Amino acid sequence: MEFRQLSYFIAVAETGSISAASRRVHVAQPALTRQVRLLEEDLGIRLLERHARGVSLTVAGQALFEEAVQLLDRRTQIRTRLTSLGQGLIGKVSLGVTVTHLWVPEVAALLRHYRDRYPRVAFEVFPLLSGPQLERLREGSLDAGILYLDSADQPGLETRLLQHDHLMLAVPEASRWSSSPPSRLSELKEADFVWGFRSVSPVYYDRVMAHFARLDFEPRVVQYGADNITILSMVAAGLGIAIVPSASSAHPMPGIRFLHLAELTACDMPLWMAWRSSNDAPALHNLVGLVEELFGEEGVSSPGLAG
Amino acid sequence: MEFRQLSYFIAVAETGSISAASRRVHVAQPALTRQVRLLEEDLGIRLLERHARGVSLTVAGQALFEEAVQLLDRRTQIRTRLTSLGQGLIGKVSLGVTVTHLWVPEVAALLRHYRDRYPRVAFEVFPLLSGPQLERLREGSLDAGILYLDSADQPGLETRLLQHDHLMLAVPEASRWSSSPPSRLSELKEADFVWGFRSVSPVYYDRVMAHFARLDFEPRVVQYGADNITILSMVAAGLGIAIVPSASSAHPMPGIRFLHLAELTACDMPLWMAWRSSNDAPALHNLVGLVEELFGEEGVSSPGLAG
DNA sequence: TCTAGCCATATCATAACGGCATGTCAGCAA
DNA sequence: TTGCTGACATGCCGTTATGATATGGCTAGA
Repeated sequence: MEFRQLSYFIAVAETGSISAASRRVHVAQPALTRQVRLLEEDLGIRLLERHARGVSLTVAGQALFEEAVQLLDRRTQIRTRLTSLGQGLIGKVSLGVTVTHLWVPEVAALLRHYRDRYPRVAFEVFPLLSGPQLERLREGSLDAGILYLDSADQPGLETRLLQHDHLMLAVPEASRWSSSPPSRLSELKEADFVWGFRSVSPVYYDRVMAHFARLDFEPRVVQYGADNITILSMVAAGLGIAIVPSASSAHPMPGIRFLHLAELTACDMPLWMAWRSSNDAPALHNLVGLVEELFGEEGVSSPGLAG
Repeated sequence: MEFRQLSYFIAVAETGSISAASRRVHVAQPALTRQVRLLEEDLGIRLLERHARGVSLTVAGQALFEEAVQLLDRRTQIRTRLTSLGQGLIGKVSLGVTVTHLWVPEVAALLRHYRDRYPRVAFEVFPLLSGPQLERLREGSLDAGILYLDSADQPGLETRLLQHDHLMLAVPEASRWSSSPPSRLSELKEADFVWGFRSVSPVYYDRVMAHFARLDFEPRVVQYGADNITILSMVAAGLGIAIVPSASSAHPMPGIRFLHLAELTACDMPLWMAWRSSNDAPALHNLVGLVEELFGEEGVSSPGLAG
């Protein structure tokens, strides 16, 4: 009992004639005669009553006909489903994104476009800092992540550069820093800084600290905050000024002014997309493809950029 | 997507190794490698993740695995069902039997044995006279019949002789015919006969009348009855005597005595089983086989016996 | 009676499939 | 590091399965 035999048999059953069926399935009549015969021998029961003019179904033939239709339908359903899976039209993708970058227009556009183009994919976005994203990527509980990395060369992971962030200064709108913006870091020696915990986002923290070490500048920290949102809220409340990734300025926040400083702009903060090398899920592949489409080809992994 | 590929794939999925699966399905490893690969190409999606030590399923592979198991199960179910149909172990057989012969031990044994041997066949027995049986056999609404025929040569039907009935005299136990049984028909010239309608069973009626015409005997009919049971009831009630098929005497009836007369015994009433020639349903075939087993091979269709 | 249509059979070419030998790679032990 | 082992991949060849063509037999309808 093979799929081919069943589909031939269905054609014969529906046309009531082997010859007519042979024209329908584009196979010569003797081939159908033989395949039906083989099917009968295989099942050990006569399926057709042969007449001078066409054939008719025996009771067994009728029984098989109904079953065969269902079986073939099921096969095409499975094929359709798996083909869709293969094209990434259905399935599931989980993506980690730092909260900060959810506000960045390019990233938001990526999420929106992916949802529009692949509406049947279960697309789950998790707001996660870079560290947890890395962990969950390696675990396999996350398909892809948009995050900071200390190096583009991550064992077991593929990476692609999205864009270059840098650092900015966030100051309270009602502060003197806002009315007379500093032009150099050295002017901020006496300033009160709101700072983050290293443990919360070591990748980001280490990168910033390395940059400041090169500049030989040490901020006077008066307050720590758990995450970027908290830190910015504190700045808005006038508790101090903060060094934040440029992505934070994507959407204006009331009470905060973002300032450029050459020394901060010089701090390259490459933003990456990363995913497991062994993960060849088509839905993920499509997400990567969309990234290339929206962010251009600049993102080819290049260790030089990540230093 | 072929059944073979699916079963290979299932073996691979369950063993987590192509090599192990190849031992399980008794096929060389390269064959499995290729068939899985063909399956992947056919569906357009990777099903396995190949590792140094065995393989594991991708998401698509897991999806296909569940579907494939169901699909193959369904196939074996269908095969089992149709094979059983082919062996006549399941299905449906309808058999017509004259009411009179339901009482005959040999016929009752046939029904009982068939039910015992093929308990899963829907075996329907219809009490029908010979004429209606013939009609319904030709219509196709009856698979087989146990009946009287005017000839063994029935176009479109197969026939097999079951046994030779003859005629007997049924008399009320309380009548003078019972106390002093006649030895010749001529003694019954003055007797009151209960008789049947020709229209109810022409085959039987014509046969009896032809015999009586040869004997040059014409019964004095005082009462007509619709069927054999009615006629015998009337005899039991003392309304008259009747000519009945010998089968009627199979089980004694209160108030009736069955008498042999040489002239009646000489009337050969062959009892046949008949079925449509084109009907090759295995369940019917088994019924015929059981008939041959229980009634012997004497029943080979022989026109000479039916004259 | 003859013809057209349909199913069955025989024969041959081709494609599918499996087996064997071999290649490649990763993990493990000395 | 080196060699070994186990597992998947690839190339080649013989066997089997499948389809096409030609042909025969049978039946219904003209």
